[in-house]
Amino acid sequence: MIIATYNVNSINARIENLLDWLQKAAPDVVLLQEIKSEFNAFPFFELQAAGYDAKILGQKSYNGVAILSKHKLKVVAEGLPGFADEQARYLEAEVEVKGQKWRVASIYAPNGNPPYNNPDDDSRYAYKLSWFDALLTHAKELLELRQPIILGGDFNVILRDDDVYNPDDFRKNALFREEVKQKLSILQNLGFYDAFRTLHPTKNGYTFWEYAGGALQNDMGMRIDYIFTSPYASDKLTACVVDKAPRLAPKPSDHTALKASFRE
DNA sequence: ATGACGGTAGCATACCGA
Repeated sequence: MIIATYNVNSINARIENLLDWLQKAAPDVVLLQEIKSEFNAFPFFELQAAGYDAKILGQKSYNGVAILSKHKLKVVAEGLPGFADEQARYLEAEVEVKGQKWRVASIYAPNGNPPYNNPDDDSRYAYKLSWFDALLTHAKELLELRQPIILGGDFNVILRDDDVYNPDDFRKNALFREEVKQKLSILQNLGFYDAFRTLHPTKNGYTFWEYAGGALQNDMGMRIDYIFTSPYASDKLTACVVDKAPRLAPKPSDHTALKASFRE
């Protein structure tokens, strides 16, 4: 079974790119971020025709997360439990595959950098930290389910120096500050594996390249999309790879897809 | 320090992104 995560940067702008990739990669479950769509504008019909049921937590213009599945899918949480959030950043569902129930969450963590026109405004950074605190609280509760759990998505965190092309330029960036890296360290200390890094201790795993400045051609990217696996899921993990195909295809998102394979 | 580029809202330009 393949579970993938992909920040599509607008599902309606990306629908052809997405459908092409779904056909080639044939993932069983896809966690989508930045769909930038409300329910009424979401392309349910096209995805259904491609074999995927879709559940979404939509929002106009910004954010928005979705889960696609070839298997039976049931939403269990819209938004992080216990955290009042106006922004659509968390959707959790239960997927049943060959009698095994999996918990999967599509996660779009806040960016946290200040707006360009107000560089001293730290409110977005504070929001990011509190958002992660709520995620950690919930992750701890999820472990009590003793089920395979997948927390996947765009975490907007660069974990290590070799996860970005020019680490020294990012020391003060909200994606790379020690406090946010620590949030993901805590998640890992709870027992969630960074699937890609666990299987590839030193490999380049960039998942994002800016549109501008030839970033993709020069491989000036960063690893900010992750699949975290709970112990019961880690036991079944067999592979985790960055799939660059959708980033290389026409009209790409600035992110690419990350795929993990599991024994069923 | 800024903008490179791209998406959305909505119709000119502002905001967001990482």
